[in-house]
Amino acid sequence: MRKNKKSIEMEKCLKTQGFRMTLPRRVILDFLSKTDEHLLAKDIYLKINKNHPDIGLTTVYRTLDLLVKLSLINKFEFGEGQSRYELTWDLKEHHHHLFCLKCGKIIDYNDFIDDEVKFFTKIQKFLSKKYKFNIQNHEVHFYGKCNQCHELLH
Amino acid sequence: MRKNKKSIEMEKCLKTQGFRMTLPRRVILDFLSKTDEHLLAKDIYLKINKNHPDIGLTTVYRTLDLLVKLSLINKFEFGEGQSRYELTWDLKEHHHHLFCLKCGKIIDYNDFIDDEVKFFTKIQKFLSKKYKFNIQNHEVHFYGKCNQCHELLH
DNA sequence: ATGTTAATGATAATCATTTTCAATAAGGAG
DNA sequence: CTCCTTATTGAAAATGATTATCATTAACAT
Ligand SMILES: [Mn+2]
Ligand SMILES: [Mn+2]
Ligand SMILES: [Zn+2]
Ligand SMILES: [Zn+2]
Repeated sequence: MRKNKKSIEMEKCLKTQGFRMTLPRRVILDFLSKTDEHLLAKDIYLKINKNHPDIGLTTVYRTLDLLVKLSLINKFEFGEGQSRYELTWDLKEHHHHLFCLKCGKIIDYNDFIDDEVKFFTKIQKFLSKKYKFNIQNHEVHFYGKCNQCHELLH
Repeated sequence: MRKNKKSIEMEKCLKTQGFRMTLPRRVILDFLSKTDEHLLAKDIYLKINKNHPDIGLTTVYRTLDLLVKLSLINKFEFGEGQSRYELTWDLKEHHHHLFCLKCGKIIDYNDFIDDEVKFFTKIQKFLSKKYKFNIQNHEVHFYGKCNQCHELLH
């Protein structure tokens, strides 16, 4: 198992917060640090299972929960009835999602990011005050059909 | 069971699409038309169950699915592991949500609606073209702590 | 009033996620 | 390096929301 810069950073984060660095955690961190997909717990379990058949699905869930708590990964739902996880890059900035209702394809975007940041900063400030609401984060999802799926309907 | 204007409209929509107008559907439509909360299937089932103990949870789910398909109600998820439903008002315009991560309180807002509509129209147009994506709708969720829950942390 | 068939409700099945608990191993103390 | 404490793991069972089955019922067109 080779570790890259990102997974080493994440390991450090775990250790400094007092968590033990175990083999399953190392494997999961390493795997996550090398993909930019939005994966299901089961996806991660199956991929890892080839080289590490001893790591159980339960542990994958537990590790994902932990990483979410440490803000190292994000957890999303797109109405599929199961959660998807994605690395919280410091490389890849904050971004939003396009979700294809037909095939489940997910597109990240952060175009308009200047406009958008300005807009959301403004609106968050306004909403916080008006509704006395302490806003921690936001999600923007666009739903529709991707190129391929749209063409398929002749 | 007294019906109001909104539930009569919805009944008409069902009938014109060729669906039968049954007692359970009438009861569920009537109930939904009189609340502005974001309810779980179980919530609806339990409320209705007092006056109509013969209407089953299965039927509630089936009716909600149907109403979503007809765009009479919206289905949302806020990361709770279950879906919430809300009437699609023509009275209440398109709006977005604040969700309290502590107590689950949901706040609707449609302030900034002019700015926001303009902004989302623009961004949707851009994204559609750039990613060749046929956008049907969008959701914006702000997550954080409501007034009460924020104060509770001393 | 009658027949066709969509809709219902009780029950069982699914499926993602969580809990339990005995066995293991990380990492600090000596 | 060895020992000890206890966080972590994995197998299995439990949970909880949603869906599928299927025999029975009732909407509504004729
Ligand atoms: Mn993403
Ligand atoms: Mn709402
Ligand atoms: Zn697609
Ligand atoms: Zn709250």
